[in-house]
Amino acid sequence: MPDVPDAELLRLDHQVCFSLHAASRAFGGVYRDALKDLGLTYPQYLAMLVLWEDGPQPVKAIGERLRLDSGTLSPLLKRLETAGLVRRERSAADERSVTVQLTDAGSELRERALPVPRRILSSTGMTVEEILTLQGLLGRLTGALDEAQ
Amino acid sequence: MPDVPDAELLRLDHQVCFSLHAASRAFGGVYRDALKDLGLTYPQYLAMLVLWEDGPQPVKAIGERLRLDSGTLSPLLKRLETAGLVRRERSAADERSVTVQLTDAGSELRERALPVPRRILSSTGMTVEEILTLQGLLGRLTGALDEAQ
DNA sequence: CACGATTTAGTTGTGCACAACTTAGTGGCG
DNA sequence: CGCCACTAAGTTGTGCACAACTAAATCGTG
Repeated sequence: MPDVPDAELLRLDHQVCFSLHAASRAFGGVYRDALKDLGLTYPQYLAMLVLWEDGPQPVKAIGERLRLDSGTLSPLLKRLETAGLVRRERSAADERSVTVQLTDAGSELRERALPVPRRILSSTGMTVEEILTLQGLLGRLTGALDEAQ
Repeated sequence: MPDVPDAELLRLDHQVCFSLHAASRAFGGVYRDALKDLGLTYPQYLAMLVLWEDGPQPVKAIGERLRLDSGTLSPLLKRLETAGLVRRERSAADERSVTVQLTDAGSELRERALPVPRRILSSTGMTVEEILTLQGLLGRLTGALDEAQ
């Protein structure tokens, strides 16, 4: 991008950063609908996915998986606890750490979540190849951006 | 995606929706840094891009460009007004409408924003082709998702 | 012309994201 | 042992996103 004038880049930037921003929010909207029955928000669903997949783990580990800090996770997990989906308890081994684990209701919710992804994927109108291409690009993008910080 | 079991899809879903969510937030982080000097947040920068490009326009038009509703834009634009970057005034022709226009300070800020996109693009570590591929995929994705609502 | 439907902004309430900070616990090192 | 750096989680404050609602102006149709 050597000899493109700044003003032109400003316009392109508009397109690119806006595309990502808009896509992320559009995705959020579709998930909002799909998850309404489950009583979960999109970020809460992400946290549940991690717990369904990897079982009980400290807040710290969930934060690393989801790239979220305690300022976001603490209240989110507290809401999941209030909803009866998870239990949070201080680790005996390390009292700084709080282990998050699913309740029975939380485990059972997975059954009802199983049809969600298929519904979302069909909403995207994309082929599997496109999804994988997109995912690859996004992964590299996130890596590079985190690196650049 | 016909004969893939639901449980597998749940895992893939984890990857895809998380990728987008994470990329969007990583992008936000890089912009946060780049825009700190300008005193703008990322969404405020998007609004300024629209105003720099298209000039004075009603809140409604900005919302359509950015896919944002008045609940988000009204306070955001009020903050830009407090910062002295825009003026908001009721349209004489249609009193329901509020026209947003740049102040001198708002127009002048564009000069300082010119180097931002180049900095961001270099942070992405992507080629122009990849950026355009990504943008194309994201555009189609957003269109399909909005359609599906 | 009148009145009901629609349109445009704005407000309120909930939840997420993140910076900056606090609190409590852990572990190393002199 | 005692002190200090570090770590995990939580708290506070600001701003964004969006649903649901309100207020006011406009438009269309009888």
